[in-house]
Amino acid sequence: MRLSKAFIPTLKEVPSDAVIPSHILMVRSGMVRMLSAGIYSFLPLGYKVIKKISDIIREEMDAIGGQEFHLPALNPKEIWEATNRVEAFGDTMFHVKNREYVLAPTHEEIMTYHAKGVLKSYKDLPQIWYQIQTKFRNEPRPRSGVIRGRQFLMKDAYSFDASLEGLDESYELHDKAYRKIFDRCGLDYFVVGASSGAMGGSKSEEFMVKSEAGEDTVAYCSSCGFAANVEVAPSKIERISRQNESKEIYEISTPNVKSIDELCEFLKINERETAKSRVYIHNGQPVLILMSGNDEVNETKLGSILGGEVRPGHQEELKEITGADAGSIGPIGFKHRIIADLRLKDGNNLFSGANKNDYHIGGIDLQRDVPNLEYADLRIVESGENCSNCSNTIEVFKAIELGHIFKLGTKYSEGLGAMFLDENSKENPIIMGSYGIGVERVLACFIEQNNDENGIIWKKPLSPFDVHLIGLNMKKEIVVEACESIFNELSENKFDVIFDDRTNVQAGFKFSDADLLGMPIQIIVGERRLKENQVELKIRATGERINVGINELSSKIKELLK
RNA sequence: CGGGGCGUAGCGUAGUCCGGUUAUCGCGCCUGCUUUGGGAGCAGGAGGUCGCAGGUUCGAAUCCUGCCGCCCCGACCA
Repeated sequence: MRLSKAFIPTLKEVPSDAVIPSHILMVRSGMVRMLSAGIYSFLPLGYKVIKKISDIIREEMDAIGGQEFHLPALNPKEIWEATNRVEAFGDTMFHVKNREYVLAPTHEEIMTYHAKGVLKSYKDLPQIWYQIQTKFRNEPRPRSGVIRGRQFLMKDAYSFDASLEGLDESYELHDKAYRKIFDRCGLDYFVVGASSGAMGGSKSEEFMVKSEAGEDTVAYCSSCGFAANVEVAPSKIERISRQNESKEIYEISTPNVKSIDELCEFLKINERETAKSRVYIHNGQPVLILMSGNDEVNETKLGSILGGEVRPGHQEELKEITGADAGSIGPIGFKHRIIADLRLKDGNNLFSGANKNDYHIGGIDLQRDVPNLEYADLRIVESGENCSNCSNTIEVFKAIELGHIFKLGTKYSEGLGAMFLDENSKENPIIMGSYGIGVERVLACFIEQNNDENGIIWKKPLSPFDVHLIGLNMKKEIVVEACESIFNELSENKFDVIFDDRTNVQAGFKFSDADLLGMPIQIIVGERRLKENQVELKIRATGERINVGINELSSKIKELLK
């Protein structure tokens, strides 16, 4: 491809509405343009990468026996009502105004519809069906460029099995295929396992990539691979130490001391000597939660321990319940249920609020002074503490979900009546699995992980071109001739070359564009080197420059692109 | 949906508080000449419903009302 004829509108300046690196670079490199919030057009360069990702996905899906479908995005609403998902999706589903159609946000229903009455016998199973197509979701807040859009490309696959064992096998196949796909794409990812509970099946795994732009926060241990959403990640932190002697309880005047930090400063004590109080309302009843120092309450953990409805108490409620405002609340004299985080287990000589504004209490012994105290793991896990699985250090960071595999069970087959006959002529609902990959997210995540201040840094598998050929001064006959012959030779050797043959652009401009577009190898053709029958190779990733004789170019490039 | 910010040429922006010549600047674009290994120089030129609608005023990018769009934080997220 000649750059002089290509539609690759690069931008020198950062577009005002892009914030994260992948979004900025995708726009600057001319891969995408926004049409409306969360709706992007893929320009030729961007679409080229999308096709490469899709091809990798296709190859790996086909390798596990997947069969590709092409399904309508426009669906009769009726089908979605059969599984009650029009209501479940609510405003997230796009509705067509002048006919009873919806725009498909995913395709469980449609695949199941096609399975119904056709996959009739256990002999017809298993099946793996997939598609790579556009989905529509009316996201309330699209963000981060292509990462959360109202219209996006998704590979979704569905497995159909006759038994739970069969489902396990299909699931394992996808698990392996997904690892191959993300490995081949060159992504640094990790897998978060979770038990999805309700739906008959149990297991589910999310394939994630660390990123500041992520919408989930996860705890990850690089030494054992343990990963969990921070909402459920167990805390295995060392308990505070119990001192030999418990002091008596005593009240301290602490004017204007509210936060734990202020308390520590005021009393010249360590944060581990304090117990922070948080009041929650559980099914209408107050519950006091005690945390060590500044540890944060994990409300998801709290919710699953308590069950029912849990919310933080309002300011006015706190005063009414405890007699004090937030900042002066404590366990001594609190008349309702109290649960302390495990880190505080059996602690003594602790400081906490006195349930009287501007007063704290010291010398608290949880064993002695707080009868009926319950303990639970309630902390939000923090970076640097021990992994609950292997005791090495855990890291907490934000991450983007790239793919999700899970065992669906029979929800959709039952809803739509997709039944098969087993060996005993007994009718059963087909057991399904569902497996998704956000195709644009693969692209965005790759760029998030592979860029520098100058632009994108492609690796061979996803790179839109293998080589960026730069003719420095295209008004010099010698440069033009050399470039043309290199371009031809590389093309004949099946390298995909983008050739900057522009005559009206300065050298510096070409270099910057090449770095921005980020092909793995740049071939720089200038008069200087040509006189010695050489050209310069620049490795985008390292910035390394190598002078190579023109006759050994192809073999050198072959070697570098391995 | 709550909070914050923004909307001026293809892109990035000044001007808006405090209304007043022909709406600022840079990049990009067009023409010519020069230049050619890290985003060139000179000269000339094209390009605008100042988001939209209504209002106030002799006069509105600027003030008022309503609407639309975009970004960020939060809520939400199969």
